[in-house]
Amino acid sequence: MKPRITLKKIAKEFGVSISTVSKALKDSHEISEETREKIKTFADYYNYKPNSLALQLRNQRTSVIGVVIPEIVHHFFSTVINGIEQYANKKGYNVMVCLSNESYEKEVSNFAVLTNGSVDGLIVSVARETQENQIYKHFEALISDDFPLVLFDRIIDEIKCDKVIIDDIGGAYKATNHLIEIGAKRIALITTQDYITVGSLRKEGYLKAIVSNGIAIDESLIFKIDDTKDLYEQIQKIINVKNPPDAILAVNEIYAAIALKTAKAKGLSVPKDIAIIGFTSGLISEFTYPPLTSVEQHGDLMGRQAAELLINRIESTAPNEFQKEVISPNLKIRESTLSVN
Amino acid sequence: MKPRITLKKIAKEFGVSISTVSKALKDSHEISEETREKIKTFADYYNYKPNSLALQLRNQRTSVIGVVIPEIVHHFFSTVINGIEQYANKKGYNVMVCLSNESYEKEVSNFAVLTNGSVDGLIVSVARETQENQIYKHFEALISDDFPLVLFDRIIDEIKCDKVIIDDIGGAYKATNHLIEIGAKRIALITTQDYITVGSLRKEGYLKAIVSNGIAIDESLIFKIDDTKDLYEQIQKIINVKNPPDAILAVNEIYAAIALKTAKAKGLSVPKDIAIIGFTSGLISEFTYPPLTSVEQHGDLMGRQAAELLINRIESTAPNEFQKEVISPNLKIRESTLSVN
DNA sequence: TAAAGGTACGCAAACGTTTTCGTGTTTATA
DNA sequence: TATAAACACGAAAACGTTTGCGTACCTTTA
Repeated sequence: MKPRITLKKIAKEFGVSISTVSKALKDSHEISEETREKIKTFADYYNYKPNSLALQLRNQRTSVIGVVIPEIVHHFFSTVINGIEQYANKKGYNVMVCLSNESYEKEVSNFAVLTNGSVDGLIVSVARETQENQIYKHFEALISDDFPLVLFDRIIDEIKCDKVIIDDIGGAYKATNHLIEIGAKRIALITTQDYITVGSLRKEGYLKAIVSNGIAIDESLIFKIDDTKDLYEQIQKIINVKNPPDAILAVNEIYAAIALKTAKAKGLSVPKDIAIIGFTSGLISEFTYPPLTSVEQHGDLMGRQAAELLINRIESTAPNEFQKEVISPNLKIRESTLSVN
Repeated sequence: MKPRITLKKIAKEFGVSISTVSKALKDSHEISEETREKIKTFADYYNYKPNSLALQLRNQRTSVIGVVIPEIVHHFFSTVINGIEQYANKKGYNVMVCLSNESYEKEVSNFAVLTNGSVDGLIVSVARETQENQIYKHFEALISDDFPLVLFDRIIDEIKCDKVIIDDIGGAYKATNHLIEIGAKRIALITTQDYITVGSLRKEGYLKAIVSNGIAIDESLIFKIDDTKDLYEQIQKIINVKNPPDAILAVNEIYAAIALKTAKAKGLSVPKDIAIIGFTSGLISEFTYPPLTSVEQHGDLMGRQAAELLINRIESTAPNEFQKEVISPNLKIRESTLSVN
């Protein structure tokens, strides 16, 4: 790469000092019209742009937001990034994306890299392994340094910082209620392992709806998927039984789509024999047959709000109280839950 | 945020010079065992980490790769980012993602921000508007500065730099051939506007297969979708006619899925009445009914290779020749093209 | 004509690091 | 006991920028 042009080089060109050049380029009245003009045309010609590293070092701010997420090949997370990017950009910030790949270690090393001055703040959704181990030292270190931090979706209650979540309980409640309304009696829940916070919250909403409708809780209808093993195999075991459930609430789109596929393969009619709803922010639900009713998560909005909280915190001097934004999901009703009756 | 601990502060604490502290922390033999130890334990206790901005400024390298893509909420692009991130990370680089949102202006401003010293190189897939306008000044500026640049997928022939593409012609050729083999006679092509390079290349592959099988080219079977308008409406016009095609090759997954949905809504049986293939790197194809045969694009690999080319260029001193990596797509055959006969 | 003011610029510090090249003190050697 | 070597550290430059302050020169004013 060709060496970039600097103030120093311009200064040498005209035999003036660096500060003269700097001031000339900023139209300072301290510099004579004549000097100003010749420096500016020269700088323009050589396409001078201030080195942003130098500026960042001097100003002690980078205008960069770090984002650490479990994975990016996932519609929900990419919509969140989209939301973050839109808002951040509008506010003059850039976005640096790092992936933890659900690994604790990688999350820690991402934190280490990003918090060494490269970014002004961090937006994070916690890795699965971290939630499993419940080791939050790297978060605590940030907090004790008052490092601007926003958690979203997969959050940690003990960590005191700004947060953005969807109302998982409410979403699952709505979805389950909808299933009950259309006549479902034996509603299965396909969820994640308990340590995934969103999974257990959705289970809570599911249970709440079951109970408030006077239905007996049937633990044998609650299935906890292990994401590291074969999904099809695990879900087939739920449906390929003598007395399968007549409705399914899945905590994500993939589980729901696999359940749908499995049910059809077994000859069940959806929604007549079995109604299905998935949590999602995806495209899959629209194109399955029948299309899947889903709980919309509004990832874009979540990203926007996370970025807004973070930038407010970065730019505010007075220490505000930590906020927790809760986004209400809504049911997008499609054919997989058309009335069973 | 609390002020971070610096070499200067440690130096003041022990009444030594900054250079002594720096050397002590790097285990220099120049510093006595005793001094070294006390400085190291102190630094450790206060969790000292070198400020990376200062390092970047001094070393004249950031170890950051900039990525500018049209959009992120798109399975193909997120797999590419994933590939870039994996490789870059392994090589000690971080990734800064910027979105052009298909806008020329935003692409230009992204370039401006990123090339002011914040990144060591750029990986880019060109915005639609840029391809439409054919204004490439911002690319030419990079090239004339020998700024490390890799283009992928949507590339520009005139710009001399490293490139990674898939063999769009070959992929479309394979797919079309497959459709012919299973007995299709009237194969429609659903593609993009001509200025999208990948669209026109895929059209080329489609035509090549048609011709080499001795079939007459029927221009009325080639449909160019306008992405800014309603997709369903445009695709319905292709299928809801008296004599619809008996096969469809769509240049992306969404077009294919919509075509499938439309065909079924019309009462056509897939693949018996109409076979469908989509280009893709998505999840949709797996969950449609029937699942869609697709041309796999290997976004991950593409990202990896782009990152590899870029990092090689960043780190090599001698000016190597520009390379063009071509990835061969393969057909993932699913039920939407089971033999028609 | 001396004081006051204005003009147009340079100096130097600051941001935080690394690294080369001194330099003063101690220890070992002849 | 003088000399050389070894030891332990500091000064300063460099990366590129901004900015408060100092200053030399010129012009105005009483």
